Amino acid sequence: MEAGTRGRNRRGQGELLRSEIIAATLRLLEELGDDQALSLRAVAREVGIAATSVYLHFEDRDQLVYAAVESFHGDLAAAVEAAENAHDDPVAALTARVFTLADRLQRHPGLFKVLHESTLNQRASMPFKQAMGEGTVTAVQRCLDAALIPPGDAHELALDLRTAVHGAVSLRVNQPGEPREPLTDQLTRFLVKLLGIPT
Amino acid sequence: MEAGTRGRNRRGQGELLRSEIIAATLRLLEELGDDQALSLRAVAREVGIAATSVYLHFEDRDQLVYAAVESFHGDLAAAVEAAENAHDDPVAALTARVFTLADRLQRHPGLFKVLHESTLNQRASMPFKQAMGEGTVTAVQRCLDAALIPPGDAHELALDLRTAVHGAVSLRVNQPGEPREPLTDQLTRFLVKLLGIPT
DNA sequence: TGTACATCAGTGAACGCGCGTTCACTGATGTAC
DNA sequence: TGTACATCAGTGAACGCGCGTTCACTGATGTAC
Repeated sequence: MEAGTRGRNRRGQGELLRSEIIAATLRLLEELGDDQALSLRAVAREVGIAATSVYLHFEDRDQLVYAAVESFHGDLAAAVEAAENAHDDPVAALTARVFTLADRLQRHPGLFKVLHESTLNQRASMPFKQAMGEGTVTAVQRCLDAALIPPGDAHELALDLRTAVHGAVSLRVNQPGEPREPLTDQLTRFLVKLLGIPT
Repeated sequence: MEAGTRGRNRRGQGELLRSEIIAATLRLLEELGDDQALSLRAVAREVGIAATSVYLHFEDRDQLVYAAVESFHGDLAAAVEAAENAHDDPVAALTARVFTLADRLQRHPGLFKVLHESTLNQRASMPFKQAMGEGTVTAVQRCLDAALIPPGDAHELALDLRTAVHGAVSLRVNQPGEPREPLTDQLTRFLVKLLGIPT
């Protein structure tokens, strides 16, 4: 309804609003931790525009949520890849990968829930998530190739590792009250016990 | 609004409606996988009563959801305890415990989400969940006492096991489309690698 | 045995609210002449 | 340099909907006398 204090963008700069809307959506999703609870009208309020203005850039509420989640995942993937590439040693690279991913997710509990636990998973396929899983398999395979960990199947080892890491983040995100050891302590044990990384 | 085909209960049998409402709530929560998405009016429709009749037995929508979740958790805990008690050998008992818990949760994906991943966790404390965690610690301790697994800290071992199991169920529940090996295969690896159970 | 009545089990209308989406619109700004 | 006009960026009213909750109520049934 009533517009906020925000002025109109200059001609040709209409796309600026799009990123403002995405940013506001991410803030609200982080707060809510649930894509179904997000309302398009709340996003408009957060940005300071009329609810109908959202339709200038997104077909409907679902497309908006999807675009926001995809954007978050893109940042995440970039951070993980950068952390991994900062190390030559395969074990160090894999460790950096896992630590960075888990840490970033733990720092964005609401978005973690939207990305991995919301009903969006049932309602839309999110193909961009697949690359993240494959990256872990590759990282594990490099450790195997360099004989830095005991022989095994890269897919199975990566699956078990990802499963345990997912569980660690999920428990922390969903029961934030519980006292916990630092996340990396537990992740280190998983790397040692599940992959056989030497201590 | 309009009542269903369901007749009124006899005098003194008013509590029967309470359990019908709980059962309907559990059916809907299982479908929705999200406590916030459940509406009191949908529950009334499912039972075939007026929406206002729910207030005869529950203070408000939140109390209804809480009661339903507590009921589900009670059944779960009973099943897990029964499975565990069916074995004398501590390792067999622990294995039965973990398999039963994971299997039941996997078979009720919607209720798993409500119990462990919904915002209900933030809005209400669910003290009954604590006993389940303590049961696992005890089961692990028994294995340690009998020297059936390598020495270690029961709390830490139980935490890591629970974390990994939670991750396994969560991934399956949230990505039901993915092809997966049988759950018990993965759980067996976790028991072997995280606790050192001999193969 | 009959009947008045209290109680129990449940109803239905109504309230105000926030929602997603549609529609016709407004007014500033850049551009063609 | 001035001006008509197309386009762009965004608005505001309105729609129908389902929601949680409140309120006063109904009518069958068991019980006291």
